[in-house]
Amino acid sequence: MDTKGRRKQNTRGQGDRLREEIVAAGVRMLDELGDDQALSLRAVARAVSVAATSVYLYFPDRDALVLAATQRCHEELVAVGDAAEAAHDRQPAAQLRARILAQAQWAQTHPGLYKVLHESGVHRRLGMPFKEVMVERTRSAVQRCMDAGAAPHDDALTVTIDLRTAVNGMLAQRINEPDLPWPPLAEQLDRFLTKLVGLRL
Amino acid sequence: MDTKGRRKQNTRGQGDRLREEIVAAGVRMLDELGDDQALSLRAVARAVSVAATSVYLYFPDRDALVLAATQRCHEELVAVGDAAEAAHDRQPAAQLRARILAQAQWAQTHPGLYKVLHESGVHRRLGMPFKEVMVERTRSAVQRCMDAGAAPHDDALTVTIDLRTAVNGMLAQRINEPDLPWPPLAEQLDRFLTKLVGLRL
DNA sequence: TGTACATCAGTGAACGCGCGTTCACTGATGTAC
DNA sequence: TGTACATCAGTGAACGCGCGTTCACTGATGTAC
Repeated sequence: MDTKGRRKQNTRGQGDRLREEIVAAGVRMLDELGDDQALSLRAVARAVSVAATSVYLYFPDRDALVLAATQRCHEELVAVGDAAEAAHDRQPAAQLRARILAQAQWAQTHPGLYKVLHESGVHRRLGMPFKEVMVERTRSAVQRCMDAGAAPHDDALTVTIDLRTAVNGMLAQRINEPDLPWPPLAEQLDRFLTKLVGLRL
Repeated sequence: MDTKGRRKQNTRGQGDRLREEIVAAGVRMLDELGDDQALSLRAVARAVSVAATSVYLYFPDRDALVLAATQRCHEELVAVGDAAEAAHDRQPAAQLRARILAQAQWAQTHPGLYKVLHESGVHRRLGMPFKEVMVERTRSAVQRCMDAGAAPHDDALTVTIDLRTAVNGMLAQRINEPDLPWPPLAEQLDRFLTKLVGLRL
């Protein structure tokens, strides 16, 4: 990977810069692997041209490293959704659609990270409480659509879960079974929004 | 696991019996692991109380063993769907619903196998051509619903893919994120059937 | 009926590998006096 | 201004482990003569 750097030690206060590089390399490699179990501490160390033991300067063990990388990329995913939503001020339907679409596109750009976030064993082993943020953001977007009359009134959480279910199913399967004759992503997504949420686009 | 047996060698023509035991143990362990990468040839050999090298009597390498186990459990899944469908002769809507429901229940009973079949790296590494059977069975069930007037006419393959997408999304997420407030499975499934297929139940 | 031999089912030791983690260390940089 | 010392960032060797795979083998069972 980036074999160039990592000769000179960071200067006195800058130790955390290595931590940053390690997390970034972790994220990059998780995207390639698509499976947290496959990420090895030694491989990450190699990627940033540092002794394996140096990783222990910032993480107590491999699990902590994996968790930090996972959390980092979850934050990024949330940010992508928020940014997309912000572009459609005061138009709840467009906001919901933009949020979902942006997340879907992020997932297609980072299939491995998507898999790690949604399918990998990290959940069972470490838990990922930060993921609740995602559900809540979507739920409130759905609620705003209902409040504004852009979608029929219903239990927003149930509808959100149905929507998330279908959308995540779509993304996961496009990644895992790319050979199926998939319809264009935006089309399929709009069908879910109209049929499951009742959204008027 | 089953530490008892495997003292006596199988008698002359019965060598393939060990092959059977190996595949069965492989399936059992894949269900526990939920990840084909985590299945080790040595662990399988241990589970059937046999030398690791004995596995090579029936499989050229680890990948072949994994593929055999995966194929075996896919066959089982198809059979479960077919059996459920057979119980509702000449009622296409009930047949489709029964097929999907049975598969969903199988997935809930064998979450690890579901993950291996749908999410694991086997696809990318080895391909799983036998999986097309599953799509085709569902597509034809959907088609029969349309032909019988139990669902509005539409492109059966597109509808099938939407349905599969939502159902698999539901199953995957119930397994991967069990802490969400999931509605009863049959209810959610019926919503998908009515909203996505237009099925009249 | 006896015996040599082929076949079959399975074994045990050994290989080289990458892994997570530990331990005692090194060498540069800032700080107290 | 000089020097002893603490701190910081990072290293290198070593550990024990489980892995996939190879190789030459063993011992029971059937078959040909």
